[in-house]
Amino acid sequence: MDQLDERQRTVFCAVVEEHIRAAEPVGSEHPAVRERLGVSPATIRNTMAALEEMGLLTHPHTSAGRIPTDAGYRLYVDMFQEAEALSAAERQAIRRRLETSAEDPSAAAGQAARVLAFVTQYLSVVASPGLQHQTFRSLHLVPLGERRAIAVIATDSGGLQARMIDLPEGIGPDDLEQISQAITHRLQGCRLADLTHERLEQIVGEASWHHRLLAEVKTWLGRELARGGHPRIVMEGTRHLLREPEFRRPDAATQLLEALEEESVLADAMAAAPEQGLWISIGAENRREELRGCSLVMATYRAGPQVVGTVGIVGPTRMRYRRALAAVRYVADRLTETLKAFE
Amino acid sequence: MDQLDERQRTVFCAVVEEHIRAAEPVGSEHPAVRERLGVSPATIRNTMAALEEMGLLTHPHTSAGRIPTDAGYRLYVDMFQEAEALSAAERQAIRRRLETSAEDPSAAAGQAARVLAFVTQYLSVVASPGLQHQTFRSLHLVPLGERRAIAVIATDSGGLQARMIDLPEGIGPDDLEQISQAITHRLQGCRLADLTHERLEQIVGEASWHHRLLAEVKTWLGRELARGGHPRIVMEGTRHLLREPEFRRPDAATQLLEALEEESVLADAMAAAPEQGLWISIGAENRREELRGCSLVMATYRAGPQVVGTVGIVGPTRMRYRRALAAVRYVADRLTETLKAFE
DNA sequence: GTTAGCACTCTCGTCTGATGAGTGCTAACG
DNA sequence: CGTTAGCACTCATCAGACGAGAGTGCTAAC
Repeated sequence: MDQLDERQRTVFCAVVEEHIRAAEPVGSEHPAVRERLGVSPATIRNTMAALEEMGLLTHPHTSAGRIPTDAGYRLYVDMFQEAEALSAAERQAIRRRLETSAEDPSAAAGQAARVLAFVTQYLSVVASPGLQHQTFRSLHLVPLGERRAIAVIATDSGGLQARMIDLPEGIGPDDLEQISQAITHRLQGCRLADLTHERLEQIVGEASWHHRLLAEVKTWLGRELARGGHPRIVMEGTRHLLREPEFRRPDAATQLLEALEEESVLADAMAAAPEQGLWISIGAENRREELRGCSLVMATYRAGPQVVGTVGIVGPTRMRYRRALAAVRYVADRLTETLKAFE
Repeated sequence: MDQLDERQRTVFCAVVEEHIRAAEPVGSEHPAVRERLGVSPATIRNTMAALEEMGLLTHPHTSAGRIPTDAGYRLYVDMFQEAEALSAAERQAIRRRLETSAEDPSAAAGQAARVLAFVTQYLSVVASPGLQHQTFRSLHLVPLGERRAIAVIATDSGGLQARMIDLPEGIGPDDLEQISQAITHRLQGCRLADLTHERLEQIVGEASWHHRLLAEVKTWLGRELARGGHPRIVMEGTRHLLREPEFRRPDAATQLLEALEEESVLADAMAAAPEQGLWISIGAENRREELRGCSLVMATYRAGPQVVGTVGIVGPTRMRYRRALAAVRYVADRLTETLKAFE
């Protein structure tokens, strides 16, 4: 869209930014637009008409100002990939909030969602694909009383999954130790996604240990993986959505919330994200119809080389994209940094 | 409030139930009211006026029907402690959803919230007080590579908390084993709430093991406890709130959501609950002003003899109390049953 | 190419009156 | 004396009218 001349660009940006700021159609007489150029409203009107012709702006009705179309926003974000800078205080708030994640990666998603909602004032979403995308590191069976044990799976990205299991009769601590080591040995380095039930059967089953116990561990692993299949999604900051003028109409809000609370919608939408870098989906660009009224800004985060999750925000198409970009990128980067410890 | 005579009772109940059903003021000519008595609207009007006198009903405006006051709802729920029965299908859905919790108590809260929101069609809340209210059972340090270990705390109610810790140089598996046993031995049976930082210092500190490691374990325990202090709250089903007519006014919804997303509000409100049994808080009865427009129905659940959490729902004061009671009680009971395994 | 002028369009807030639901009061009734 | 019919009254709600204001597009002059 470089076919915009100098003036068109200026007018276009002024309209987008003013509309993002004020949430209202921007007229040709609007100071924000006029200030940037030395020309009269009439001239601006001509330019606006041209921009509308190109499909970048539109009219809610005859006598209203212009608002950007989805295509307009798209052009805008493509023009301004360089994001707005976060203030030092904001950066610090984010870092502080995520520090604790280093100690407890399982809480990282929640923390990230919280701080992102706070900084952006939009609804934030963090999807952590659970075990699915992680690499098996070790299994430990720790005896706990006579007939019970704690089983812990550790993954390379610092993930831990603990649960209790019942023991068949006649299994001693030594047996547990032996089984732990054997399973650890056989599964180490295995991507958990590759551990189908059959595979598990094959790898583990060929040994002839105490069968009942093995069966129990096996079903657990299987179930844990099944659950890891659809990522756990944490949402935070629903309240911010309701404050946006575009969602003040009660059923607009209801519809959106219903969509968001159904996990598959967000999961779908986020599945379209590339593995690397920032990713923006504006209005009609969204796969799921329910999200056509909003925009998503997303980024993946990694533990070492492995992508382990997605952070992002959901807001109206009239979103403060530059700020959102900055915040999402910063949070994703810090998360990645934090999880480096477990590389 | 037994000073209600037969007719007053009938009219009162009819008004409450009809209003709960239809969400609109109930007039004296309303079939639902008239059907229950053989009398004319004029007579009902007199009765209604009397009930209004007593503070049980009120008028939105002169020419509107009657709606119950908070006091009216209170009387109503007190009269009908016997809850509506859940359908077999509903009971089964709840049981099924909670079965998996037996294997993974940490996911129990989430599951319970989900199923409760689904069954009641209100917003549901589950607060699991975390470690705070549980009893220490054992600590295990499992070596993981050279300089790292997994630390797992187990509690009597089946709770597990796992995290990774860095090891100081020169600590072998035997040391870890020894330290685990020593700490387990000293803290066993201790209510975690009683483990203040000083106490921890005192109990653990008197021994002369490897200091750096101990320090690490200690700060972890301390931090974990501090976090356990304010319970983790899971909310599910925000969408249901927006569907209620009383929250269709955009800022009513916004205000309520803002309150609910601030954890302290719910935590406060729930702190007023008794340890045992069902508990209902209607409108103005709520401690926190932000919740004056809604009602809560709550119940605690236990792991063995120990109360470990609260489940409940939030809805308009015009709530289907009898149904809500049944659902909340059933979920709490099933949760308690499920967690019995860890007694 | 730019701008002033102007007629035109359309939304929005306010006002109006009509409608209708539901009341409280009074007087008659069994 | 409790119950009921009748009736005047109140008040929210809704549709339609109206004016104000915002912003447009067009035209003609600069």
